Amino acid sequence: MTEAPALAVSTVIFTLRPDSSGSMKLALALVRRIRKPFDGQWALPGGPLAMSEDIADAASRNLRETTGLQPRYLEQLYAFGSLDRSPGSNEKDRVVSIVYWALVGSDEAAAAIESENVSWFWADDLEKLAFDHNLIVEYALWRLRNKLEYSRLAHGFLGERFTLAQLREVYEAVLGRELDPGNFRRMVEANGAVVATGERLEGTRHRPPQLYRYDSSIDLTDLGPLKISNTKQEKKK
Amino acid sequence: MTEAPALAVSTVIFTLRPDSSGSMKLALALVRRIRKPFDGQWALPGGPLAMSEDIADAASRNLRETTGLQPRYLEQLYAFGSLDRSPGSNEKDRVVSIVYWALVGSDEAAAAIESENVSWFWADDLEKLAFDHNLIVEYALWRLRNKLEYSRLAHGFLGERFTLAQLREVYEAVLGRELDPGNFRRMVEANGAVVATGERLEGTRHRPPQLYRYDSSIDLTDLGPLKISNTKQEKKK
DNA sequence: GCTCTTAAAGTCATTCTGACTGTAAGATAG
DNA sequence: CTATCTTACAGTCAGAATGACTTTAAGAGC
Repeated sequence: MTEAPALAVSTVIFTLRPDSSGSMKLALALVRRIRKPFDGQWALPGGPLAMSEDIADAASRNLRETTGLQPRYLEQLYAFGSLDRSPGSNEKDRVVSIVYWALVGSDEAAAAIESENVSWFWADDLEKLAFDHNLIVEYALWRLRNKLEYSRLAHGFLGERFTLAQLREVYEAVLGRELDPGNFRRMVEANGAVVATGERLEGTRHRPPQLYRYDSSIDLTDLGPLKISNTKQEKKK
Repeated sequence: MTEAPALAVSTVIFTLRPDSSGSMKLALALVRRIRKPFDGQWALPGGPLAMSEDIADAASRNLRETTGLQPRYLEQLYAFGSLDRSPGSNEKDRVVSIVYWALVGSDEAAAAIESENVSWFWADDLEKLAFDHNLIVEYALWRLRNKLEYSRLAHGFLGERFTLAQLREVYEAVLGRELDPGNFRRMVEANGAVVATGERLEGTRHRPPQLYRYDSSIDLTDLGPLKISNTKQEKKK
């Protein structure tokens, strides 16, 4: 058998974290490279695909290994394989990366591993990353923002029960703009994916809001025919 | 270096062809397998990725090699890599396939290579294909139908100049349902991607329709941040 | 001339969307 | 205990978008 490009799996791990003023902002997990090329620069977590490991499992594993967390949502993004991904490296080092993107709950993310070499970064204000990882992140952001509007992705950031204000906060953080509370409520109620639990969130300094949850009978993640094969990974939990 | 899964590139090649009654239907190109596994069954064209070949170039090449044609549109679909893609084969044979989907003009498709082992099949009525290729085709179809609505994909099936009726025929063939001519016209005109040329199509047995073309200043293919890297391949033409 | 066919323009009711107003239900300050 | 603050939640209104349909235009063929 002749030489072939190496195969790696990387993951763009998104979460929501409160910024200094307390409002939620979109963040992603990066690891510092400790070898050439791009030694010392920040990069997406990833590694080679093992011979008998499913691709999504590999993504899930490298998410767990870097952050210690389980993804709430995981989807394949794109396979990057340009010849010039690692400039200056020699042709024999060519790597094709299959990139996944994942969502982790903002409550859990607070408990994630952080160290000298693993850290969260604001998604909208990134330095120059290793390889073509800036382009990859940009594309992942674009997909996240697009999909948010026609699926129930926001669930990936939230707990089981949440108020509409919290749900709206997720949308605002991801889309990067404010939404009208009234119109947002109307949109969510018309969509039907979210149902009231009857409980209310107490302890606020104002009228107590209704708690909602996602209707588990609907699982509109909009993967089309891949829905079945992708939910296989769910069973393992 | 340890053993790694092999990397292959396959392509779902779509075109529109007139059926027995003369109306356009969506078709795709398949090749017959001449080795195990699945010897004799039909499959998507594809092959291994060479060490120094760009992935999109490989897809483009295997499109050319099977049909003799150039793609009008080419986009990455998904990387398929389940462990059970080739049941009965041994673990050492594991292959991860990066699949592209392509559109070729219906005029050109008529001149494509066809043989005992290469042929067009109606997209909505496929027999059992080799490997997981039925799932792949299903997903490609789903993506094609979704993207058609918010981009100018239909251009991939048409010549430079076309009537709105021809454009509508493309939409009807891909979506599999009839569209109201008046509302379709309004939608297309509002969208603005298409402009009248001033010429008319003569020789019909009725009022001669206006000829339109796509506005080349707008290239809404909706790849987000990947637009730039993907149009690189355009330059080569 | 008459008829057939499709092009192209226009109508109408319904739904969707964004901006906005009004009332409800708590907490807190005085 | 009342006034005020804040957010929840309900409702209004105008304009845009959408689907179903009607009308008129411009050819060909008879």
